[in-house]
Amino acid sequence: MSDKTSIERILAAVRAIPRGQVAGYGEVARRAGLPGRARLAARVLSENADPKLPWHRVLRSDGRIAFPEGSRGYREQSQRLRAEGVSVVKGRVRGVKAARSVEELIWGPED
DNA sequence: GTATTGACGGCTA
DNA sequence: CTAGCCGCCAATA
Repeated sequence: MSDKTSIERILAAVRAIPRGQVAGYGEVARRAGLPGRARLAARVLSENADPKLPWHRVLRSDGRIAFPEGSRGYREQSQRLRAEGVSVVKGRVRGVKAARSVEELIWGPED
């Protein structure tokens, strides 16, 4: 079993995502100090039961919803995102694509 | 012990 | 734009 600290870090990284903002699984894992653990982040979210956790702000690096179109989670996530002012079309987020790196999230896609 | 799977990611064609 | 391929880690069969 993975150390709970890793789980905690991932959850913390997810909670750190500002409202109306999104991030990729790999990005979350990276911020949690666990580079390359994108799948772990996904697993954590799949197992999480915290209603206070903004899991809906986590998508794929492509800015796409991780669930298949038409799925329960798919609708749930897209709806929640829209509720935050995020434009979601065909399971894809428009405008607020997931930042590839923390620098890009802070400084923006400049340079 | 190996094989398979998954809320992944990046590169190449 | 999509499709294919490979690398990645952890859980499960």
